Amino acid sequence: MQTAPLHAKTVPAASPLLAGSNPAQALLLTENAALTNGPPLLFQRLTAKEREEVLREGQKRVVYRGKMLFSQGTPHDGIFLIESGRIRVFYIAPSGREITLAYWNAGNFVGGPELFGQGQHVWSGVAATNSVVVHLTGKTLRRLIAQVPAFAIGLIEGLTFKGKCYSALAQMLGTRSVTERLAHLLIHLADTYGVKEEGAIAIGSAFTHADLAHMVGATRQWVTISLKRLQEQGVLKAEKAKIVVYDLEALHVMRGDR
Amino acid sequence: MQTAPLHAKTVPAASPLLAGSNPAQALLLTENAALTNGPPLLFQRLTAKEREEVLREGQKRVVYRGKMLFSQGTPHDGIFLIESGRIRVFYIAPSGREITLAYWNAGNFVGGPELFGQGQHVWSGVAATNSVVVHLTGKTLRRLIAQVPAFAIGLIEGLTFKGKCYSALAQMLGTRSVTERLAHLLIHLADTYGVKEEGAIAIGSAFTHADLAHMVGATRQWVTISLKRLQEQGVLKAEKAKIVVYDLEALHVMRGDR
DNA sequence: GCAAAGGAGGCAACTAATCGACACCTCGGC
DNA sequence: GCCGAGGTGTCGATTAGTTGCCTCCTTTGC
Repeated sequence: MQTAPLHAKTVPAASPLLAGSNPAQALLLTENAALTNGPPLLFQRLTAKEREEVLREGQKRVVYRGKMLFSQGTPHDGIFLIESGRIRVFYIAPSGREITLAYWNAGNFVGGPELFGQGQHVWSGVAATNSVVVHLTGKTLRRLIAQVPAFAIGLIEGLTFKGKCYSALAQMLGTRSVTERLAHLLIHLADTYGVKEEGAIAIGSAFTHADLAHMVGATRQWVTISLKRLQEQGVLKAEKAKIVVYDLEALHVMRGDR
Repeated sequence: MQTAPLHAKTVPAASPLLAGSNPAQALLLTENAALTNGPPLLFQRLTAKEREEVLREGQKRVVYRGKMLFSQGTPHDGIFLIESGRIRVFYIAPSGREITLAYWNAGNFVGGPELFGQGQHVWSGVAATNSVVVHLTGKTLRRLIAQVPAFAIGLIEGLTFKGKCYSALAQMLGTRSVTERLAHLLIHLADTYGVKEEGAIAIGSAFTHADLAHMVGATRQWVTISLKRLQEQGVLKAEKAKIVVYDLEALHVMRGDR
């Protein structure tokens, strides 16, 4: 629960929320079809005036990379709109095993699982990069829903989208082997962050093996072994903080869609 | 997609939706805390007049046990309100592996993943018991949301609840072993459907081993073996169509919460 | 410059879980 | 009565994935 002080010296990049850019909403173990079909971001449904109104109602908060925004088991009230940055939402089981539900980007909201306060967080949120969020309490949310109809619609679509993401994640975890899931994730990363590089695709991700493991629901070691195996097969090459995919087709075959 | 003809002779029990009963909303691999904390059913938020209005807008459909309500890959439009009965929502991977997302009871809605039409079903729905559903198209939904505010709130809460269910399922599948998941499910079944019986709890479920396997994301054989193992340990006794739990505490230990 | 921390990578032992196959049992229909 | 379908019990082979531990390499901070 250590959030960074607001008087900090270095301030993250300015609000893309008001600018209205539309990057991918989230990153998780799922075909990106579900993501590209996502609804417009919550804020894009609003007029400039409405946006200002919403932002005015909330309390701005800066969260530095690695700091917790909210923690599993603590009481919650309302949601956090992500103004800039990226929040990783994850769950830790009693056994210590951890699963990343998703990385949510600017324009979406995190918190929950309830909208209107009461209850405890059943997962945690940590800043994956320096981020700025706007906290809207349950009480404020109720008022905004009544006052700004477009905000209500945006919330409904956001919730529908989250439902899609989580059910897709459950589908993956319930029916695919770890190997298939890793292939899946690599394809997704290549599609989303890949840069073409003379026949190959370079994923310049900042993800560690442990990060990848948490996304596919496996151990760090297994990811290391699998990546090594793929490297031996000539499918890809893992360099530090960079994965170069040579044979995307092979990954598709591993995933089961030829 | 074989729905039963409306002129069928045997008609399922009459609508508990209008009666306003409140059974568990759903059955799935999750601690029942998430379920008991669920919001009031969609219809309980409405006045009798509003209920009638909603029911009038939709098209009633009878689905017999084992018949598909909707199928993965087919285009969809709107949602199905469950008036009576129980619908199993499941996903089949290309490999043939199947995972049950949830059994939804009367009072909830299924379909999706989108509310307002467009797109394809990414999962299937089959009647677990003879059921009556009301189909509301995307167009109708939009109109109802605008006309009946309580309906909009009910939808939001329903969506939030589904999000909770699916994320909890992902948490389970991502961090627990099959054994732990089975223990979890058994505890949940005992809590929900269990009948006290001289120190033991009898679960008179109609679930086959395959049904249980689909819920925990495992194979039928593994469930058979695990149940046998538990029986040898004296934790429970599996009779046909009935499981008697002697040592609930042991299941809690297996699950990891002492 | 050094020390500490965290990540990458490797490896051996182990077990949880799958896969495929088959035999059996029970129930309902003809 | 026989037959077929669907559910259960079991076996052996195989693999997928975990656990625990250890080394090396970077990065960062002092």
